[in-house]
Amino acid sequence: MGRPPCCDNGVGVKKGPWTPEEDIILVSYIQQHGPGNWRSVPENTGLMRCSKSCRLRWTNYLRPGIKRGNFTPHEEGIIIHLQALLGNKWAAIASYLPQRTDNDIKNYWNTHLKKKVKRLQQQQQSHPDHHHHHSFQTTPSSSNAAAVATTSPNYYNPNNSNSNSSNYLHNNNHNLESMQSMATAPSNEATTIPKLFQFQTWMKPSPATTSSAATAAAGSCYKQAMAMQELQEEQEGSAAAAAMASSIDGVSKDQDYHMCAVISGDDKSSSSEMMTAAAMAGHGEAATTTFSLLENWLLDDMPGQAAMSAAMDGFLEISAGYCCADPIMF
DNA sequence: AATTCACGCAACCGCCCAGGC
DNA sequence: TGCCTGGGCGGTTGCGTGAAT
Repeated sequence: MGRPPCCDNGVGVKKGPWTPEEDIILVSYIQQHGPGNWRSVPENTGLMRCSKSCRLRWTNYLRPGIKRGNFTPHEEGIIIHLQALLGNKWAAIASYLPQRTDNDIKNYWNTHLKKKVKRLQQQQQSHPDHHHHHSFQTTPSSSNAAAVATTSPNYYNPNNSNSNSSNYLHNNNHNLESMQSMATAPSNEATTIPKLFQFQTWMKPSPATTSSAATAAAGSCYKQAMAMQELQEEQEGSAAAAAMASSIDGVSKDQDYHMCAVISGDDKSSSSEMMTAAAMAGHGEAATTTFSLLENWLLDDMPGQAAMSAAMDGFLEISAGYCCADPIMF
């Protein structure tokens, strides 16, 4: 007989989708205390959630470094390779794709890739001569995996674990590639909480980055993001977008990327990303102001663009003043 | 326009493992 | 050494949404 679920004895434990208010509470708490000791989270926050639910909400949705939205063909290939190699070890597979959660990968496999692989296998059987023309193989050998490891060091480096997302966030070599994929992705991709944590990373003390410089960089980067988006809309060409991305000056490229990643979100993405910004801002009056903006955005159901714009205006003002905020270590 | 169906994703469940006592 | 507990993982479910009829 197994151990009862952790929430069995909980009276009035809430289930179902998380509300923005709950997200705010959870992120605020983790911002102060760090992840871990999940047992204490519901006790100390008053959340009517079981500890496991809090942990899952954090790891699958709220934690920094998560990329959401469509998977790139590159990511698909990696997942297919690794699934063939490792089986359904989603956590292990996720460790090679630090931006993706195991849950996301698992869902994507179950809903997309499994069918795709099956279809390709059927095609392979019916047209054995053509199988090697596919962009990825369905039964890779370890040497295939090694080949991917050689050609895609950013994703396929076994040392690149997602156990510490800040490691990933500080892996600046990855940024250009990420930016390129961002530029070529649909507009609803990659517009999530993680950006705001990237923003927080971007806000780390830098001798070259003053408050006004940060604001200026924000403006300039916003233009770049918009230009890139326009370019993409006009041409739908990854090469052009990649060229645009690579045209950004080298010295500030990484910082610009983080900034762009935050600013260029053009949809009403997850409410929790704004909430996370509030948690990140977490400094007295500024935090209160941010929370106020975010609460409006979260709760009043404003039109996405206008609300995002208003919230971002406030957030940028605040962040400019707190660009040397203490880094939060997760 | 209303209903049905299929799909995607967030969240839950149950089991396992590791560490502390 | 064995038990207890917290945390992690993989499988599964259920709801929301858009497409099809």
